[in-house]
Amino acid sequence: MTKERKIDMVILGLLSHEKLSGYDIKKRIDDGIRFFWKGSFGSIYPALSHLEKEGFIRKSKEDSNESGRERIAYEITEAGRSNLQAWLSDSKTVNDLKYEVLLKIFFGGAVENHVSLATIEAFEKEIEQELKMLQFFKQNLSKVLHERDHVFFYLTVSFGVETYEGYLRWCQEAKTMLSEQNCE
Amino acid sequence: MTKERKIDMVILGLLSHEKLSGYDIKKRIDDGIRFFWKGSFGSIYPALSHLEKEGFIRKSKEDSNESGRERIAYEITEAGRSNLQAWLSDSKTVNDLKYEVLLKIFFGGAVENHVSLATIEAFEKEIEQELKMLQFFKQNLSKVLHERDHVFFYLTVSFGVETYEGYLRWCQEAKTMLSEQNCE
DNA sequence: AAAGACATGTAAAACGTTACATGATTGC
DNA sequence: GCAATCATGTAACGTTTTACATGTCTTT
Repeated sequence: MTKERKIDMVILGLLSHEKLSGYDIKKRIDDGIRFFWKGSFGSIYPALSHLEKEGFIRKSKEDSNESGRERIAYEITEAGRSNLQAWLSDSKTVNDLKYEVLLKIFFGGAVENHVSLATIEAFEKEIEQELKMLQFFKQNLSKVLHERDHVFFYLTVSFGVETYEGYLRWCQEAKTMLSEQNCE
Repeated sequence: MTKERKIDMVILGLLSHEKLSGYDIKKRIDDGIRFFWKGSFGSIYPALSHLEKEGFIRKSKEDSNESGRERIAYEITEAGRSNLQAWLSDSKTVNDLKYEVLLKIFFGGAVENHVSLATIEAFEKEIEQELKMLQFFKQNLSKVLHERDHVFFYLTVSFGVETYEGYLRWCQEAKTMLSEQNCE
């Protein structure tokens, strides 16, 4: 269909549930999907402009300026929904992962082991924090799975929990191997 | 130190082990670290040029044109090694993950469940393939852990195995949830 | 003879982040 | 009154991918 910039699909996906402003979209991304996707204002606002030009979204009138505060909410059009569905119907996915932490471990031969151990420990701490939040979300969502939309949110959170727990197991293994090696 | 482009660090890291040409570097990336980092010729060759200008690498003379086939091998300099070590010594890591598959699941509410199921199954098949290879690598590497450098390679492969196994467990859960929901 | 691997490099395009610029409203 | 949050948007910058351009060598 279109050039299929991914941020476009994120916006279309979010708008398929509710009317949102650019600012709202940024928050939805940060709060809900930040562990597997990111987006900045610098990409969101231009995307909204051209999605509107292409007819996939439109400005919603209703919630206009009661207050003097500027706010432009968008809603998805039928064409936009078709576009979203076409993208969803292609089962091929590109998953682009950049783990700087693995890069640093991979090249750990160039430094002493305690340097790599510090890198692992910093990673571990970060993951422990995030995992707590994901587990909290997961527990809350597991109570409301009768609502169809919640199932999809639950599954992405569950993915996060599964991989983050794997990260932590790996951290244990890596710490053990690198500290044992020190003693030999 | 420098602007610290990540591809620079990848190149420096690879050259810290052995002399390599741009073409070799591309292969090392594709063969060894592709599941957590990528790099194209279009980024490698320009990076080699400026790394040389900055004095972090130099052209190695020895293996010059015995054959008519052009080949420029680079080796790391002391300055380059310091630069690499400085980067490794910063334990903060930026891990940038983009899972299009999760995006498609997250927005699955806009399509019928069989569409999302197909996406999961395609992902699962891909992961199963890659996991086999990772497990093969891991087994071979586990026999040569007495060599220090192998430990770091082993750990990155082990990370891959851990996360890929997690992906497959998640695929099972997701398939079950989405197909049960169909029957209600 | 052809295909595929080896080998280097450039140019255009796409994409995204960061920082900047601006201003209103809300809560303490 | 001040800080935080709400809110939109642009411009500069940097990075990376893709495609192109070119040519050699090895294996079948």
